[in-house]
Amino acid sequence: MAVAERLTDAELDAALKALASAQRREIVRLLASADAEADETCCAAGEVCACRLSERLGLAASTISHHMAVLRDAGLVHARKDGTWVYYTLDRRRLREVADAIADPCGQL
Amino acid sequence: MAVAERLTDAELDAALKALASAQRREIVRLLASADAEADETCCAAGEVCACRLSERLGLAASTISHHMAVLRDAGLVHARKDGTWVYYTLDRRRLREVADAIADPCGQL
DNA sequence: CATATACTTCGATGGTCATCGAAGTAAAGG
DNA sequence: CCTTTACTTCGATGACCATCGAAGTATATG
Repeated sequence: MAVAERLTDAELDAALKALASAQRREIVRLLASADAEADETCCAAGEVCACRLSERLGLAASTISHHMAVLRDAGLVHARKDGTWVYYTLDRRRLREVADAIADPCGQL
Repeated sequence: MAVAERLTDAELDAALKALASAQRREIVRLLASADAEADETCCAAGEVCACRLSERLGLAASTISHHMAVLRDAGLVHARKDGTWVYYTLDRRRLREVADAIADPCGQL
């Protein structure tokens, strides 16, 4: 395994707080499954637009916007703006760094 | 890698909520480092008693008791009672299952 | 320009959480 | 038995969080 980046304690804290929510984990799951195939209607492979997340989770657009800001601030997702749309992608490397920190608490957790 | 146990969504939720706290992560870290060597004063290898945690974190005994209940309910630690003392140990397997769930969001997260 | 769409920011509300001290339980020892 | 020690449970308090609708911003388009 390659040498992984070490997360700071603040980064780890933000990531775990972000993932400690069923709604945000559902968002991460949607982004992860979008990774495999392009969305037939609007998105490139690995990308999901905010309106689709809103529709899938049954939450108000403003609520989704809040959740995406939390995930973005935690470095777990990245946003790309194109016109009026915003497309989100999962940062799998960051996700793995968080997993590594949990599996090896002495080193990092 | 051996086939890991799959966590239920509720188990994962409890574990991530438990780890989304700097105080509880500090507790996990202390348990993990106790794993290596026996505590010179009172504890067997891998075990830490509640009073020591209280002292290390500077929190009231009742607060530690609360945090340990959260970690125990999440399956991340186990308690062994001996007389008036309670000794805690880390469940590294559960910790790894949580890490695996994060690293592979499609499968589990 | 006027309007529509996609998203963000703001303010309010209700819910959950961390913490404490006080009171309760339980085990060990004089 | 009474006391001490270690821990848990309870009730209160203040802090933070999720959610909404309303208002704001920005971009595309008639």
